[in-house]
Amino acid sequence: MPSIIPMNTEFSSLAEHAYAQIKQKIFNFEMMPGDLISEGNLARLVSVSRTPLRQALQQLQHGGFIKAIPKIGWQVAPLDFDKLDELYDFRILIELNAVNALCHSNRDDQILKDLQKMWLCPKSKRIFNTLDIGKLDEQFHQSLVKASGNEEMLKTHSEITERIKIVRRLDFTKNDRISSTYDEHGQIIKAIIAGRSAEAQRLLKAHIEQSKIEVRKITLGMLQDAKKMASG
Amino acid sequence: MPSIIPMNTEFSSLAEHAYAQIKQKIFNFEMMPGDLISEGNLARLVSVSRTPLRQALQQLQHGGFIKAIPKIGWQVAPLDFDKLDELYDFRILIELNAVNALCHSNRDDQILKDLQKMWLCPKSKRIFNTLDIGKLDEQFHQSLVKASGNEEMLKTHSEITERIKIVRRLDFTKNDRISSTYDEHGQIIKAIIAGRSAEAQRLLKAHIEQSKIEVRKITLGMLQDAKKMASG
DNA sequence: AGGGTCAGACTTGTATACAAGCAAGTACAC
DNA sequence: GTGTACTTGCTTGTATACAAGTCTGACCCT
Repeated sequence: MPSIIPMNTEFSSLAEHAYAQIKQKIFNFEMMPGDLISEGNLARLVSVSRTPLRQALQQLQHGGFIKAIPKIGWQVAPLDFDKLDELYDFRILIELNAVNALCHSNRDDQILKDLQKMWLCPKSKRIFNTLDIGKLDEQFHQSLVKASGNEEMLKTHSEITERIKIVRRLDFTKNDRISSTYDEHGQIIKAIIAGRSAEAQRLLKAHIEQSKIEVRKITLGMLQDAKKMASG
Repeated sequence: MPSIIPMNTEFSSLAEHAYAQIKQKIFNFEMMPGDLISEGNLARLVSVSRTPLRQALQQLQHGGFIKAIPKIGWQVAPLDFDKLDELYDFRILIELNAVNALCHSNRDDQILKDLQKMWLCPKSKRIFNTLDIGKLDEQFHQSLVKASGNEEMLKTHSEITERIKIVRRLDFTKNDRISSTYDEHGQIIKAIIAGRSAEAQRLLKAHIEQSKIEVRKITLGMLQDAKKMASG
């Protein structure tokens, strides 16, 4: 049953289209962690046939968003806080390495200057929009890894970030978290530019650990609320 | 065209079967880096239809073994020494972290004892078979990461190892490399058990960097030779 | 002889038909 | 009432038909 509705031309293949659409549904909590779903239903839901759908499902599975249960069906990956801890630790490892590399290289990098302009701005220019700040925070951390120059690490780091994102968004709902994010990012950049590797690493680690702790506080109730917010 | 030859019952699905078979062909240099191949031909070659084949190809692509060239076909990933360097650096990062964690945890772990038994054995009991020593070396490094307890890091580390393997095998053809592998592994374990983290890390890093350097010496000619050896 | 155009033999992307297996619910026997 | 076997519908796994795009090479026109 091919879609009559013209599909989003942003995607070159139906598989990509399906991938994006399903991920969206997971992120919007239209599909809740633990939900079971069959290929047939999902194919109808995103208006593609099973062939490109399965391609998308495979990608999603490798990204850790869904799990295949052989001969049974597919399941939206359940929330697993221990796994999230592992992902956070992995992320810390990669970012600390990146910061260390940055501190010991020439620190005139354009990327550093951009970060400085962004995060060491006057308090009056700070952004307090929940969605925007989430993206900017991601960009900050990704930039550090990117500047370290190892594409493989960057790729893994991006995958980790993407996987953590589902719950992490719930962390930027309070203004004080946003303020402290600005403060902490600023301090980290200052330390990097000054070449103080140990200090930069200590600050960065504390910064990410904080996020890790916040995520632990997330409850199923918050997911329900987020679902309502997304759909309403 | 379903296969008449009974397939290897080790695999539960034709997709897995195809995956293993193609990887084998890449490892045996039956398919050389840079080779272009179409789905149709490959499907005939491994005796499955295009559906499970494409599933296998996707997996292989994510593992970095092949590349999709849109609307054109598939290509066996060309040898890219810069990429290999990156992979080695990533591997070093993960293993150093693991060693550090091990040194600061209780070091009565059974894994450590097994490693000790394996690598600190009398010289008379050492194994000099090229294939075996490659596997054992892999196990050594994997065990370290496994003992650190982070499954996500372990998964990534395994993927990296698998990707490096193609060229790394060519490194164990000389007996002196095998001897020094024994020596170096032994020293590393001693340092870990003694809790000397800095020393263990230094030794491990040097050990892996050595492998990295050796890989740089690999030439296309060696691949040709390896191909002959595998097929003959 | 040289250049342009068209045909055909490829390629991948997609939809779908069919087979095989599992699970749940029902009806029947005890 | 309880246990067991069967049926029915749904699931994934696989093969294949078809659509759409691309490259190549030959042939014709100039």
